[in-house]
Amino acid sequence: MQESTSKTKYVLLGVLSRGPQTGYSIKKAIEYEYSHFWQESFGQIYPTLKFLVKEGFAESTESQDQKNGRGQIAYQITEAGKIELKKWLREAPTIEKLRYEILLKVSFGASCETDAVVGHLDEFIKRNQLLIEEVDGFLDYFKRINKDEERHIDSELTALCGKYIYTAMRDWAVESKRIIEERKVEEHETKNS
Amino acid sequence: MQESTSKTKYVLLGVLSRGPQTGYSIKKAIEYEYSHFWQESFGQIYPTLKFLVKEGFAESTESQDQKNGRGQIAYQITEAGKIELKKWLREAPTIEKLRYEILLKVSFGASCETDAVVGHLDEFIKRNQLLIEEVDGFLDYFKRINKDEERHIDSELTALCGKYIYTAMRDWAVESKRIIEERKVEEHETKNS
DNA sequence: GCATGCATGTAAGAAGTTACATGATTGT
DNA sequence: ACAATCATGTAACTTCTTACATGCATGC
Repeated sequence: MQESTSKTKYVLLGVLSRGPQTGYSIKKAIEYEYSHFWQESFGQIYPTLKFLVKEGFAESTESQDQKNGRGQIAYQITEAGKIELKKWLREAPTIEKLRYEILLKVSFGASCETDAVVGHLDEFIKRNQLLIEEVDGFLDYFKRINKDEERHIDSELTALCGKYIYTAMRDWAVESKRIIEERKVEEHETKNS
Repeated sequence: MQESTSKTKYVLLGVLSRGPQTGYSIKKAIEYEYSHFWQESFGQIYPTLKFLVKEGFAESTESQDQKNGRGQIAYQITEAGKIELKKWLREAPTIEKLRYEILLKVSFGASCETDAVVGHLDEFIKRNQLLIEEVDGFLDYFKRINKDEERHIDSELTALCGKYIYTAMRDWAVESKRIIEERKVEEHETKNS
């Protein structure tokens, strides 16, 4: 894990930098705040937490005294952990490798019925529309609480990213659908002329 | 590979559905047309091509007689391969799991200097701007040739996807930068009052 | 009594990247 | 002479997901 390219380590440090958490609550936090743009599984989280302790980037406190279920292990970031996180934050982010399966299906669409592709696009548009509305709800909420309490900038920026990306995907799908249906008409006209 | 979730198999079938190709030229084709939204390495391509032949989805033709380098192996899709591809195209695409590292860095930005984060955003804006211009070039080209030859709809849709996504990312970064710098000023004012 | 949520963890495997080996041809 | 391009392939490795095991508490 020394020279790995995995970011799990830094994501955990980032979440822990806001306050102590258990492995379980870290998972929930990532799901809640980042799920659309980042994901981590327990299979990654628990071993990485142990690694962080081993390297001195975090400390663990076991406690059996709570009401719910078995004993839990709370982790908190150390000074060394904060330095390690800061070091990573200063480095230029790597260029992301995106994979849009729907783009492939639309692109290879000539090999199946137009209706199937259009159906996928319709579903895609619907899904992105829902996500946009969901994110708008968040953004409204942030706008309201920002007046009183301190701003939750990190969550706001994540939600904003969602808004832009989902809108882009929706609009792309709408225009793609238009282009595909336009071609269908063109082909029909060619046949009948 | 029977019940795998890997899409490599279908991507290769999709590319082969347009005409016979060698493993090498398939790689080039994917790089050229999809690189921003899909990628495959030789380590995936060559074994999968052999698998496709084994399953009867493709046929291979070896030839030693060409000028360049060692003998090459041309693959072409079979009827069974076309059916397999069509079957996949009809299925609903899986929901993509996106990972934006820059979002994490921006989100955890409170743990390092504001300038570092702003610098990342500036780089990101610049890069997306260049990509938008690149994609615009493609789209112009398509617009021109569409009048004469038959439309290259698949490439057009991919380029369009690029245009929307890169624009969204650029605009998100611009607004994020604004929000971050706004907060910096707010904090300054709080200190001085 | 049973599902769900809280909570930690491991093992197996799938998926994907990187580095390497080989080798001919073409252009500088 | 050397770098680049064409061309095929494998092995090692990293990364990540999935499935499983365990077990208490709470609500239906």
